[in-house]
Amino acid sequence: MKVKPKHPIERYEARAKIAKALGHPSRLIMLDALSDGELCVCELTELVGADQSTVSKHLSVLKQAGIVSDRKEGVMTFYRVKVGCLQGFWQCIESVLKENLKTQRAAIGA
Amino acid sequence: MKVKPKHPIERYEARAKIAKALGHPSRLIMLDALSDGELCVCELTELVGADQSTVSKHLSVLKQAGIVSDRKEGVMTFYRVKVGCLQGFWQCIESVLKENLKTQRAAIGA
DNA sequence: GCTATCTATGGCGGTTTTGCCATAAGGCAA
DNA sequence: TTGCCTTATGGCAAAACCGCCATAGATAGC
Repeated sequence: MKVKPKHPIERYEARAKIAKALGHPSRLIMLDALSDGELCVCELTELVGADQSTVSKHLSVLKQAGIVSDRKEGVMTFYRVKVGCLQGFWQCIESVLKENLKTQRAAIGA
Repeated sequence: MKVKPKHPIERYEARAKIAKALGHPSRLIMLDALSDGELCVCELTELVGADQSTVSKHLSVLKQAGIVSDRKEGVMTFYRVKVGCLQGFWQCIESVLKENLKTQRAAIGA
């Protein structure tokens, strides 16, 4: 029997866009910090230790994916996490990492 | 107070590698199909409609991330999902997409 | 042996991402 | 106004990603 995609391709493209936005260490560091509450760009810049323009672009990626939202207050811009499911995301990722560790250990032992 | 990453950078890099592996439509299509059980490369190639070498490389990415494992049987190689948390991952992604739709609608309405 | 099938790998262009620099835009204070 | 601070954007080069072609390796069957 022929195997076919369960959903239209556009659905997978939309999903991939979200996952791709989560696929960079600096963006994950920022999201982790933002889980405790909103932070301004200056704080996030110091957090990841990259150029301010780089951080701003990373935030733009997260915003375009709908993962964070921003709020201007005077000169500063505060970003906050917009979705509540990231906890589940972390757990999923961590469970993969844990499984990988187990596999590596088994490979060494064998 | 200075904000600092909650975990060592390597941790975020490992996490990002997983997320990045999930950041391509073809790979998501394959993972979705593989949730029903293992499939050979030839079936997955037909599924995504790309070159066989392209599919093989996509599978290599998923395998290196520890998301799938493979099993050789004669000439064929069967891939299967290695982790059980992907369902939670889908739900997280879908909740982001749903939230984005809401935001877009609100933007149009306003 | 030879041939056909299935899969993995190398290579090559084209596209996308990434990070920094420079700079522009906007707000606050003196 | 001038100056300072914060953020966003454009540009550029380096790197990574992606897709196909060609091909090599391995196995099954003749």
